[in-house]
Amino acid sequence: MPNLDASFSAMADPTRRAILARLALGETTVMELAKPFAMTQPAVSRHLKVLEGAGLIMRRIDGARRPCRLAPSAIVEIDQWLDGLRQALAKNYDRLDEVLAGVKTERRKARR
Amino acid sequence: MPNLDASFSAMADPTRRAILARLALGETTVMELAKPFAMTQPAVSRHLKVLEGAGLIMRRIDGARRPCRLAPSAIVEIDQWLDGLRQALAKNYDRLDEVLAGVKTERRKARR
DNA sequence: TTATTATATAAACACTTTATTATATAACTA
DNA sequence: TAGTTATATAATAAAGTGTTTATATAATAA
Repeated sequence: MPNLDASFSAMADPTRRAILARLALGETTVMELAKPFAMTQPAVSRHLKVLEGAGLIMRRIDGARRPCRLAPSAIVEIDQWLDGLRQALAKNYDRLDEVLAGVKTERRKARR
Repeated sequence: MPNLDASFSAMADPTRRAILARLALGETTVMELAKPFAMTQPAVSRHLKVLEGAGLIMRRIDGARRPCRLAPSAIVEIDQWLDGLRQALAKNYDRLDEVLAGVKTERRKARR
């Protein structure tokens, strides 16, 4: 489990999530990513560095441009980690059903 | 999209992920959650507050204890948000396949 | 070559987060 | 009732984050 810290905290920032959402539409450059935000280009470059460090995006070199696109690895890791919680929640629901069933039985007993 | 900020940044801390992993085994008290950590009880209480604020855990009252358990809502939200990225990645893979297929075709053309 | 474009890096600063110690409160126990 | 246990809150210090401005570098255009 390499960088769950990095992946989750990269996702914790709304600007970075917006960048990821934009990249979900396809590869694009830093300047184009920066456009929608009320923020300077260096700020966006830093966010991209965070996303790259977390393994959420990759960059290639195209002349003076560094087009970015989504990378799968970090998302796969996050998914895998969340699986444990999902399963636990599913089990807890089952147990809750059991408890509710038990309560009914108890009531019936008490009423008898 | 209510508190993705809160959910993701709650998950970004390794202590908090360890607490969630412990809670995946079942409900437990603050003191028992605190035991495995080289950290004071108030520090753990604060982490629990963060997790509760993010909707990742719930607490009930049992005398002087406040047993905690996993809550489903935040995890569902995170999952839903990640779905967009998962789908985009799947599409990108498809496109990559197309590109690779295209390259082969090009080569064949060029060689012709 | 010079000017411009695309991007990165560094210094500085405000703001937030995480931890600690000290203390408060409510619930048990003797 | 007094002492102990379980937990929360407040003040505070240390570390981390996000932003800006200023500047650097490499690629492109004129």
